[in-house]
Amino acid sequence: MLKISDSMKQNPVEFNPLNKNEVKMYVCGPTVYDNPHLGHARCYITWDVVYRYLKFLGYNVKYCRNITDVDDKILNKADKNKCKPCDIATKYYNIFKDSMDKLNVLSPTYEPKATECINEMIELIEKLIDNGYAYEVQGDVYFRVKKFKDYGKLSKQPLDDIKSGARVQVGDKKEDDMDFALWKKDEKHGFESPWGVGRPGWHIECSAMAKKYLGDTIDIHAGGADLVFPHHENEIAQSEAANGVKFVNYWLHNGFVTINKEKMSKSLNNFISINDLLQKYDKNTIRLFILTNHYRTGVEFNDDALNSAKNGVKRLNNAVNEGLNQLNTDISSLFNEFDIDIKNINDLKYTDIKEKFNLSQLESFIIAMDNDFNTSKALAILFDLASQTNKFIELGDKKSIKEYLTLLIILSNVLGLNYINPSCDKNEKCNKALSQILDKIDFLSDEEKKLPISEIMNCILLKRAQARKNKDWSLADKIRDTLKEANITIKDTKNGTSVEFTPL
RNA sequence: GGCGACAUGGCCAAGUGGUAAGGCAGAAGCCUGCAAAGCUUUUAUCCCCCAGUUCGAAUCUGGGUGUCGCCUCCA
Repeated sequence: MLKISDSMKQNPVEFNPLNKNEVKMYVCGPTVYDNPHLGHARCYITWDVVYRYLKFLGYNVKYCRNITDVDDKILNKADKNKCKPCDIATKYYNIFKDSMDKLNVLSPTYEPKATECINEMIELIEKLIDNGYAYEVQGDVYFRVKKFKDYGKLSKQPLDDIKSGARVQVGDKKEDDMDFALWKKDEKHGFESPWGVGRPGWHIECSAMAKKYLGDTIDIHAGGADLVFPHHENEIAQSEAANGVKFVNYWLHNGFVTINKEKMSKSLNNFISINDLLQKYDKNTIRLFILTNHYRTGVEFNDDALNSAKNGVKRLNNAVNEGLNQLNTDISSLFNEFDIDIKNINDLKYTDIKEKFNLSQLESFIIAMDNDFNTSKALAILFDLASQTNKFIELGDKKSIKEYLTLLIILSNVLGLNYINPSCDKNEKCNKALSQILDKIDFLSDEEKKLPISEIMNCILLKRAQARKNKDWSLADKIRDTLKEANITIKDTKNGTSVEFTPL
C-alpha cells in the first residue's frame, strides 16, 4: 500500500487515486529563461521517479508538466537582447529538454506551453469575474483573496500574518494588498483579451493547464517547496473558486539543493548548470547523489558527495558488466530469456515480473518505495542485488546470476538508472575513443593501425595476451595503461580478460 | 515578527516506540605476475543537549542550542 506525504497533512497518508487504475499528476515545470541547474535536476528527477514508480505499480499515469514561456524574466531578457520573447523561450526550452534527456528523465504525457493555453486562462478568469472572485481594474484583473475562505490552508499561514509581512507589494489599483494578478495589462507583449491586450499572471497558468489536461480535480500536484507560497496557495484559490470542487488530493513538495548551506538559485547566482555538471559526472552519478536523500529533505551539493556517488555507480556498473561478461551475453538477450523486450522496459509492471523473479529483494523494493518513495532504502536493495550477483559470479552459478542481474537492471530502471552495454567491440563510442589515442600507441605496427578500428581492438588484446604468456609484464602493463587513457579498462579475471569502456 | 523543516559514525544517508539499512572513505585476509574488480571480516554501547512519558525512545512530550527554508521571482 503506497503511502505518501501530503504537504496539507501532518503524516504520510494512504494514496487512493480518484479512479482506481489511473493517476492524474501535475508538476510545475520550469520558466524557460535561463540554463537549468542542479536544483531543477533534483526536482524533475524526483518526480520522474514518482512517475516511473506509479507506472511500475500498474497505474495509467497522466503526467502533465508545463512550460512557462510567458513571464517577466523572459520578456526582460528578450528586450535586453533585442529579440522576440519566443526566441528566448524556444532557446531555453530546447536546452531544458536536452538536459532532461541527458539525465534520463522521461517525457511527461503532456507538456503544454503557457502560450498555447491563453484561451483556457481567459475562460478561467472570466469565470472568476462572473462569480465575484475576481475584478478588473484598468486592464488588470485581480483575485479577491479575502473572499476565498480557505486561503492559506496549504502554507498554513493565517491571512493576517501574511498581510503584516514586511515584503508584500502594495499596489494602488488593488482592492486589497493581498490580492494577486490574474491578468496584467501589457500592450507590448500581450495577447487579446476581454480586458484589452495583456498577459496572464503566473499562477493562473498552472490552474488553466491542469484543468485543460487533467480536469477539475487531480490526484497529485507536485513541485519545489518554494512554490508552496504563494504559487500553490494561489492555484488552489483560483481553481477551487472557479470549479467549485477540490483541486488537488495530494500535494507533494521536494526540498532544495543547497550549496555552502544556501539554497541554489538563480537569484543568489550560486547555481551549477546541468550541462556543466554533466561535464564532470555522468547521469547515473547525479541520480544516485539525488536519490540517496529523501525527496523532501535538502541536499547539500559538494564534490565529495558527488564523488562518493560516482564510486557507488561504479560498483553497480561493475556488477552488471561482470555478470554480462560471465554470461557472455548482453542486456537485450538476457531480457529475452525472461520473455521481456528491452524496448518496453519503461512499461514493465510489478505484476508482470513478480511471477518471474521469486527474490525477496523485489518485495523489499516495493515496501521501500511504498513508504513515501524511500529511494534511499530502494538503492540499498539495488546494492544488495549487485552484491548477490557478484557472489554468484564467484560461484559460477549462471542461473542465479541471470535472475539477480536482470532484477537489478529492472529495478534500477524504476529509479531511472541505466546501464550501457559494456561490450567494447559493439560500442561505437569505445572505438571512437580508441581511434583518438591511436597515434600514442607504439606497440602496433603501421599496418596494424590501418586495420578497421573494430579489428584493432582485437589485435591489441591478442598482443597483450601474447605478452602475458611470455611474461613480458612491462608490455602488458603498457597496453593496459595506454588504453586507460581512453577510459578503456582492461581487467584480468580468472575467467579471462575483460574490457570495459566508461564514457563520460 | 509569522509559518515550516532539520540535527544519526571520518563523509553522505535510511530509520517515526523494541534495541542503529545502505553508499563512500579506512583496516585485515583471500584471489592476482602486478593492477583493477570481487569475496570474507572489520569501523556508532549509541543517534545535538537537558528533563519527562514508557517495561522499553534516535524514534513520543516539554524546554534549550544550532542550521536551513518560506513569507518577493524561484524547482
